[in-house]
Amino acid sequence: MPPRTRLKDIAESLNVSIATVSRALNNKFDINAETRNAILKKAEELNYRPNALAVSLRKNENFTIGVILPSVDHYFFSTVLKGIMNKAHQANYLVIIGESNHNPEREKELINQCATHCVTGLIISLASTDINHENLKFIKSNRIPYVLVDRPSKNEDDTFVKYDDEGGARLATEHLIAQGYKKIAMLKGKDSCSISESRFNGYTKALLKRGMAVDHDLIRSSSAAQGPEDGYFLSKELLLSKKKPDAIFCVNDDIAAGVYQASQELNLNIPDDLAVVGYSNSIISKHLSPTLTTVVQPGADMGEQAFDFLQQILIGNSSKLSRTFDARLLVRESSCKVI
Amino acid sequence: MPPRTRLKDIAESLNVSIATVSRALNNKFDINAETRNAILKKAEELNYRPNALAVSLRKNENFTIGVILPSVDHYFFSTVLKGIMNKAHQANYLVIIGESNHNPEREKELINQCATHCVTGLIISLASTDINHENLKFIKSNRIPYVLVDRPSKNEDDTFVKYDDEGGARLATEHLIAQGYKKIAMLKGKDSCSISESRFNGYTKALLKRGMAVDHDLIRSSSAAQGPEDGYFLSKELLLSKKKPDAIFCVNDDIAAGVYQASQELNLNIPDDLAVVGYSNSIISKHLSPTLTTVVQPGADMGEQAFDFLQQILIGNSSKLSRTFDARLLVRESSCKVI
DNA sequence: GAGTATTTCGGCAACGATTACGTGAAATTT
DNA sequence: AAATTTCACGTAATCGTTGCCGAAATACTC
Repeated sequence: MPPRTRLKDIAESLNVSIATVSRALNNKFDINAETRNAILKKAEELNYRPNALAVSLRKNENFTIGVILPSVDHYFFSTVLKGIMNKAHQANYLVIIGESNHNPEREKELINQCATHCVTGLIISLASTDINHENLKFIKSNRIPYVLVDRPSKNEDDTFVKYDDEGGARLATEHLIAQGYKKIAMLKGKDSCSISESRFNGYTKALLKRGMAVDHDLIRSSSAAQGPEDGYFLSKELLLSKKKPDAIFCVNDDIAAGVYQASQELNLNIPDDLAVVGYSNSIISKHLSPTLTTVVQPGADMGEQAFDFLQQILIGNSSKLSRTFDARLLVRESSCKVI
Repeated sequence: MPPRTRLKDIAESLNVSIATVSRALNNKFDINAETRNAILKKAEELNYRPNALAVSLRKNENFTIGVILPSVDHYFFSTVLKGIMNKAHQANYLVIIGESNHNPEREKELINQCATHCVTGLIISLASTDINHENLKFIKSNRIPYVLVDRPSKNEDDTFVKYDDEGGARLATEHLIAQGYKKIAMLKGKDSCSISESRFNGYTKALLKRGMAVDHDLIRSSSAAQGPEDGYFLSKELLLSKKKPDAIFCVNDDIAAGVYQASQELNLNIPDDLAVVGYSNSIISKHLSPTLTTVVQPGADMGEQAFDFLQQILIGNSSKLSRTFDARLLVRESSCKVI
């Protein structure tokens, strides 16, 4: 089992210098056509592949980007990753992936590793628990070009790709109002989660715009898990309370799925007795019965945009780059009373 | 904006040699405690981080593994990835991720990139469309240590982590028989997909074992997408045919979701008129109504095992490593007639 | 106090590749 | 035929680290 072929091996076997081999393989000018062909042939024969580590070290450019996400088995993030990889592949970049699990310390380690391994850039969806954006400062202090996804900071100078969370919530709430629902509850995410807050803002703004009161008895916050169980318990509580709502807007589809369970147990018909609207258009939404009205988040598009921005930064475009993806509501069965 | 700190920078600022700095930072013996502390302090001050490219080049070991999967937004694979990353993090490995999209050429490019970037090992779920396992040969010819996940070759020498696909299908089918269903259909994946074939084998074996005939009119193959649409159309066809089945075993949960749709349109009650069993325990399965009986695939565990195997190989353990994860059936509402 | 051990550090050559520069021979010009 | 240009290639420095070897300087032994 011969070790990996190096330029030196090719050079020696053809009695030329290493420099000549390098020139031949890199299509430089001052090289004789014959020797060039001989070298190419030999390289093919020996299955030569340049050592990317050495090339990167020498040229001081590493065609690798780091991607740090809170979790990859969450559908939205997996589509973001897909979008990034799609573009990265076209541009011949390698993708290093890390999962922070919403843990700032873990996130910092990952940033550190990326820096150590000389990534050319970073696309990151910051852990929402890192309130003070310490890790964002850390990235900056390391001078790594970066693009923020989905969880932008308040800093105006950051390059980011986000989604109009507030707008989506507004659309959802307005839709419920238009459908004639009167007592619209909201199941928020865990407190202090900026995304949940944005969606909550959209919800309240829509209500106020239509002259409806914001009733805090109709608003509940979920646990950190933000899963179906939260939806189940919180909605059951709501539906058994005096102020029993006729519609529930959920901060995500998983929570909405929990609401389905509760309403089934309570023998409530969706959408006639209770309307439900989710958020994210995750796979489950179209499989729930009745199908779930939800806000569409184009994860893959956002990922592609993030990579495009990163490339812009890398080629020196220093203008302020940012894009907020428009909210779109996908109306399905769960929010339309059959008349 | 000063460039990245190097050993040289620290050395010059303290009037010592580069070698000394290196020794200090790497906890070597022959170094004075005072100078060592001074160097550590300076390194901290200058925010020094070793250049991983240079270290890897010099030491000829790159703490990086490549992971190549058909797609990352498929739930099962995303959990495999999660498992791999979990272990990789503990072992201080970086993870490079690539998505083949079931395309062998793309897959080959990714392997090539991984080889070029000197990954220490590869965990790969081969594209099922690569019938002759050309890419597996390619990996071997490049001498990259590898572990196969989920789609093992027929070669006995390969290290692999797989799932007892046949066993899972057998469990599912036997369960349906035990529940009293008589005409059990199967919706396979696309032809020539080895996983689908294994599951089909399990299905037929279970039937034969119980003395039931395998009726090829009750067996349909889906398109390459293997999505809900396939389930919808194929099951509708079946349910409207003369041999109308009273149970359908689906090669995956997405297809099962399509069956739900069809049965709803045809006013068939699940599980009383029709039992449905899926495969993979994807997120949708517990949100479908009624909840879907499905075969559990422990993706994260499989990912962790794959990484463990890779480490075994890397430390020189040359014994034949492989593990087949036992099948487990998660019985839910869709397959249990209410008596 | 001469010889030996030990401690602490610097010099240098790698790792595999790229590239500026120089050089000899051939080809071209004058 | 001398001068100049062009061509094709080799030499050597470089990227940031590590590790071998050896050299001072100090400490220890008899």
